[in-house]
Amino acid sequence: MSLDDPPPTARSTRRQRVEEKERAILSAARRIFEGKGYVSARVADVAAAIGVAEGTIYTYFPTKDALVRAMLESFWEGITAEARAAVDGHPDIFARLEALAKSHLALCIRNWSFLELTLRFLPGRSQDAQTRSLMRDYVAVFDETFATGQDKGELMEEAELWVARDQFYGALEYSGRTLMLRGNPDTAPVINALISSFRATYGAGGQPKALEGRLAKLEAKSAIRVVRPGKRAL
Amino acid sequence: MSLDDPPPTARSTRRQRVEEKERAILSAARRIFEGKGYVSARVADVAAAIGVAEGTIYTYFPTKDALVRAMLESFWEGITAEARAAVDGHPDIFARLEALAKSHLALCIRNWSFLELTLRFLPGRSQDAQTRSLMRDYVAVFDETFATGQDKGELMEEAELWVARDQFYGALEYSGRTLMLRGNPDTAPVINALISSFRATYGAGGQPKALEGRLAKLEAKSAIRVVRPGKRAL
Amino acid sequence: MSLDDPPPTARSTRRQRVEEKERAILSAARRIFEGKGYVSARVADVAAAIGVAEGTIYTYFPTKDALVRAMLESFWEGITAEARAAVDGHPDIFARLEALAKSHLALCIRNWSFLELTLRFLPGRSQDAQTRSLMRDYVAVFDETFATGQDKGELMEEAELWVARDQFYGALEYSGRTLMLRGNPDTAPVINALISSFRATYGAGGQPKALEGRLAKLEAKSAIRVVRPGKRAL
Amino acid sequence: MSLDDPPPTARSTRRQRVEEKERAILSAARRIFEGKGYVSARVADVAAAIGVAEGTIYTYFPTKDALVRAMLESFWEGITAEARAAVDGHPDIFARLEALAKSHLALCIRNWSFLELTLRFLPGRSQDAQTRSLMRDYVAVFDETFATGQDKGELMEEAELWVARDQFYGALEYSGRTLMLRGNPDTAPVINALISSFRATYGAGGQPKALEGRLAKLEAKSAIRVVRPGKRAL
DNA sequence: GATGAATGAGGGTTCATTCAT
DNA sequence: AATGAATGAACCCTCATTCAT
Repeated sequence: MSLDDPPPTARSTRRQRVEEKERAILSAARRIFEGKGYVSARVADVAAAIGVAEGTIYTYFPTKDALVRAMLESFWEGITAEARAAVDGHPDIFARLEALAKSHLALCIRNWSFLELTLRFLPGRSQDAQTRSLMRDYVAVFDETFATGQDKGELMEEAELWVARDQFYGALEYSGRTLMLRGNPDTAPVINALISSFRATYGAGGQPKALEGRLAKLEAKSAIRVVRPGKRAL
Repeated sequence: MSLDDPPPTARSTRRQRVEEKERAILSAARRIFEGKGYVSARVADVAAAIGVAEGTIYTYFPTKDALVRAMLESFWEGITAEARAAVDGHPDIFARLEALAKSHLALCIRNWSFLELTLRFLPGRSQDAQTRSLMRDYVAVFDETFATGQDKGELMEEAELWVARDQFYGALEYSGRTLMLRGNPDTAPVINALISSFRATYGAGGQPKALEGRLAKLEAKSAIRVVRPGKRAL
Repeated sequence: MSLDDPPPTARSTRRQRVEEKERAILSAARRIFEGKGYVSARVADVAAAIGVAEGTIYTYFPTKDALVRAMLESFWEGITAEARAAVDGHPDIFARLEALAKSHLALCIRNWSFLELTLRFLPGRSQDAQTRSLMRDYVAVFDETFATGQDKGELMEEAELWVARDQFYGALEYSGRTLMLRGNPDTAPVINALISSFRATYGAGGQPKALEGRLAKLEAKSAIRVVRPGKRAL
Repeated sequence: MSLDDPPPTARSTRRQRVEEKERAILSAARRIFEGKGYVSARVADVAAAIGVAEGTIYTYFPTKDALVRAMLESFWEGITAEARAAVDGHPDIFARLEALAKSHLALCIRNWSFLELTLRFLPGRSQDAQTRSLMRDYVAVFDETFATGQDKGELMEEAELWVARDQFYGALEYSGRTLMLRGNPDTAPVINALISSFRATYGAGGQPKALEGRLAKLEAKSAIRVVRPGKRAL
């Protein structure tokens, strides 16, 4: 952006320091904001957490809002890459979906408060578009997975993709919330149920015996018990 | 100092006016809070919206927080009743689930910002329990529907209820969000996909031909087109 | 004050009821204000304490301020009468002073928070004059006692009354505060010390020559005049 | 990030300015609070008095309450030191008491409204302990003076210290109030009367037999114990 | 670049007082 | 005379942001 580039070494050193501090701020901010939420977390808290003055934060991010946005951006970009890596290298669509589901539930469990932060931060703001597009990019991984499956003839051609994707993603997200609130780290029942459901519903070429066979295996694997939740189920 | 039953008319007049004003406040509050979110909405806004003094609000609700809680409570109680009414009188489980799904999606579309408000209001508060229990009561309708289906032998006995319920509820909620954001009021594809999926997955007594027959009907009915969403799908 | 007097019986009944309620308010107010202080005590508290509406208080007292003033007035008038009764009928000055001291300390112990209330209420108000004059009336009992003693030749003629009175009253008040804070109800040591001190210092003809010599020097030095304070003495 | 000792000048400059401003706030607060009392005085008044923004006050003191406490603390610590200095270097107990009396009356006259502020601020607060302990420290100077006199044999051994101290301190305080209200700056009569009184009452070996006889009677009656209060005496 | 003191607009809440019923 | 809902001015405190050093 500037024509006269400074000596590369000095420059990269400086740039490195700057980037390192930026990461430090971002990381501190994440801890603080997760814990308290956007409104309650103060810029001063973030500064204190890494031992710099309040004003220093403003050297790196013009506003509190921008700081949160940067956090969210790096987060969603990170998990998008993660999700993309998760689906890679799996032979068929259901293996890919299973990998995606695993990745997402693990994510929910590890980053629940961060996901919540995004949802809370979003509303009531005019520039939601930016943040929302981050989420869209993430969800796009799901779309692409479905689309690829359809292209390869692994999924029914008749299905409307967005309906299937919403069903899949929504089920995962809410299940993740429930697992989180219960403190239950066992994601297998959720994943198995979901995959088997999608296989039965959207799998190309009929469900009959193949499905039953697979179901039997799954049932053996995850030892599904008949559990009837009471009112405390959530 | 007063008899047990003072003149009913006079008394009920005053009481009526009080209750009416309480409703007016609640309703104005809902409008304001939906629009701006909890933090940005000022108590003064609510007061101004119905042309009373700021202090008047505090005659009815001790704090801003209590006002929001009262709103949420009446809202969730209302929709819980609605959902319960929706499932009533349907012959089989899938009809009941369909009714529930319809009811919920309609609800999402009508009250999206209110649902969001609940989610946003929840986190970071100690007394979430109260609000969360409202949501639990609502979700319990879903639980009960599944449980009834299982009791009647309409659903597989092996299924874990909470997994199925989360899958169902989560899919609905997210689909509702998507419909809302798209401004798309056509809930049929979502509902059909979901019900057919649950029939295939959790329906007692196998899926084979019956499922295919049902799918054929659905396809005819909702004229599923093959749509491949691009990045802008959300 | 009005020319056409209503029927005496009805009138006195009504007046009685009014006076009774006034007393009830005053008494409730005293409890409330003692406990919380002028600022923290709310008019609504007083009303609630006797089960009337807030507005009712204003039928009897035009302002919160007036209510407190009325309380203080009745209190100080009461204790002034009490003090006057205490000194009555005692043969000599020191017996009277002792009775006064006893009365005052008992008063401090019984009504400490009320005395505090007066002190706290006083400052920063323009119409202190009224309240202050109530205290003056009370202190005047002390003045009169000293003056009588001097008139009767029981006290040194050379003493300046207000100096002695302040010494006596101040010692009592502070001792009362100390007793109160300690929760110590034994007033005897304080009273004995004080009376013996005054006997030694102001008793006519009692002091040895050494003391008289010193006093003479002091008198020369500070040119003590014999001043008898009237009601305006404070 | 910083060496242990940064350039003293630069650092002390900033620190000096901060301390200076703290003093400025304290001093302005004193003026404002004296004039209006704790409740009527607004934080904004204090800020305006020294031409800073309201928020600036909160950089130095976390709450209005803390501001007043800091004021009171510095005040009482100051006068305690003053009183201690006043009694120093006087040969005998009565000279020391006279010095103390002079110091205290001068103080009352100079700082009357401040003393009142303390009294008014005290009640109805849970953390009175802190403020009260400041007053105790001041009164302790009186205690120590009496105790020293007793140790040196200048005061009667039989006297209970706290009784004498209360008598002395209370007399002074109330006399100070009177002088203040009258606008009378002549403290000599008060001091002379008080010292002569204490000499006559508590001076060791000075009293004639008559007085001793009376004292003996009193002692028998109230069983005076020799109690030497420590710092916790109040 | 870093600092941290200063800013000041803004909002929730209180409560004495009024007045229509 | 009693009621109690309504009023609205007042005030403490927060905290993102600025800027002189």
